[in-house]
Amino acid sequence: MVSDWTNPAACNCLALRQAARHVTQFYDLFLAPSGLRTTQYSILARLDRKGAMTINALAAELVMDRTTLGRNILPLQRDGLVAAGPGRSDRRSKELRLTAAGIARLRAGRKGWEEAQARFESAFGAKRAKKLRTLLHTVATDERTAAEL
Amino acid sequence: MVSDWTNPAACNCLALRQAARHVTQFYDLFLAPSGLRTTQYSILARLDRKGAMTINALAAELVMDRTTLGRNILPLQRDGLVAAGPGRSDRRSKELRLTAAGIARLRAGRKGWEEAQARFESAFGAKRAKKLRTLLHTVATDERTAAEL
DNA sequence: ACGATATAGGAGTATATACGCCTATATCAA
DNA sequence: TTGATATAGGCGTATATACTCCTATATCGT
Repeated sequence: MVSDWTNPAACNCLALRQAARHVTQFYDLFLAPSGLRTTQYSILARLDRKGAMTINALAAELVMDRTTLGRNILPLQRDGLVAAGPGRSDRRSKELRLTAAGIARLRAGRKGWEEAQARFESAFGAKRAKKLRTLLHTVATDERTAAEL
Repeated sequence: MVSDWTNPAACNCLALRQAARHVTQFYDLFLAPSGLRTTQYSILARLDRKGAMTINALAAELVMDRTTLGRNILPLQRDGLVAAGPGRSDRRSKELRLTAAGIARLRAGRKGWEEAQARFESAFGAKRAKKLRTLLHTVATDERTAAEL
């Protein structure tokens, strides 16, 4: 299939982006009542689970560019959901942590996430969803697909 | 696994977005010499394959929001790669078409896309990639996961 | 013909993404 | 100590994404 470049369905990147757009809108729909986007929910959830951490560390965990995370936390800081303090041993770094309001907002968003997740798994199949997540996780963390190739 | 909400790896949406970010950066790396982003390449490629079409039709094909596509074509129009003319039978619509420069640019980007695609498939496995694309296509087009649920 | 409704697309706004460049701080070597 | 190098993060810029509201045109029922 050397000439497959004319077949749109053959592009792994396009397939990923289309699916990500579609599913993001779906999850955003159920998160909307809490006033959170999926990206924001994932940031709050990770901070809740792992505790305070620096921008670089959090960006790495979320497979997100450092500068992207830097922009993404701005609305969260503005709304008082996340606070930034100086790093303990490294004065260059900032430690991000959830505020009480952030914890409350996360709890508010959890209901929406759970419903979106349940509906997705119901429509797509829990088994297939698990297989998909496994493949996606491999893609997102496989160093061989990184720039060093 | 009712309390799986604390497990980041369990979120289908997060897994999709992380993988999309990672792979987009990878494809962008190889497309960069042509001056195209993956989104732009996919727009040009679809116009080349399907011929002139309206914003709404193209957006539906690309699983992209109508207004998003409207913004995305602006840099392409500015650079003279895509031209917009009036719709033939409907004066409300605009017909998008590739210009000669757009065709040339698409050809320039094709080499980068082919290399990115080949390296991805080599690292991830052609068989696994095909399975992944099948799952993603189902996700992106499954009406059951849309808002109407 | 005409009024109600539907559709095509633009504008305003906000967030998401990431590259390149910059400053500040840290670390390491001589 | 001190100069070279590495790392943490901000800023400018540009594209990507999508919601809401808006105007213009089309279509359909009467």
